[in-house]
Amino acid sequence: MKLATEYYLGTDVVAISKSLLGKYLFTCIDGVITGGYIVETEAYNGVIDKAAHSYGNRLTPRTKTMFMQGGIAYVYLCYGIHEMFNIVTSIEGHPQAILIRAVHPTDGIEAMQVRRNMPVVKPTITAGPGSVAKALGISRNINAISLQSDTLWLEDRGLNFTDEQITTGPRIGVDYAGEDALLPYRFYVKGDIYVSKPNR
DNA sequence: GAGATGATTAGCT
DNA sequence: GCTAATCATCTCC
Repeated sequence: MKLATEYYLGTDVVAISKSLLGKYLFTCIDGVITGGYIVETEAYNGVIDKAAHSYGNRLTPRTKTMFMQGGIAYVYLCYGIHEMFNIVTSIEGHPQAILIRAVHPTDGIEAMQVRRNMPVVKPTITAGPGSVAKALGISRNINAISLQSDTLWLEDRGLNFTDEQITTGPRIGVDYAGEDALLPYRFYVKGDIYVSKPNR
């Protein structure tokens, strides 16, 4: 059921980002399984993408995870508050990653409510990258973990979206990246209530 | 060792 | 719509 390692080794991170829509993402943290299917992603394309941490082959203790072989998690802290969960793709030495911006929850919703301190389920429970990580219990201590592990994995359950259901557009929150901020590297499922930003 | 800053969110106006 | 919250990481001394 888990997606094979080969799935993550492709070098076209943009194509993989699109194909991730409808794939199921699960975590098992503290013995509780939580997850759902992915409805929003963004591609970060290696050394030539000004919006990516790895732009210009920048290799630091933080970004070295992106340079590893695909099929692992890249988790980091942003704005001092929010953890972000990414999927690393491509072969070793090619720093590509896909930011998971929104998930449509299917399993362990009560556990997510506890983690999010949200007594009533609202779409914002897993809308936005910081929210997804918190709801699924993802933190920096699982940075670089394998997606074949029993803590964090993806599944293909046969859910697929057509091109008519998928919208492509520029990424969110990367205005500092100049012209690269305009690249159509964001993909989301049209009309899904768990998608974070503009949704039409 | 110090200073600047961000792949954001929630809450208030 | 606007802004505070909050700290690991990176960049220069």
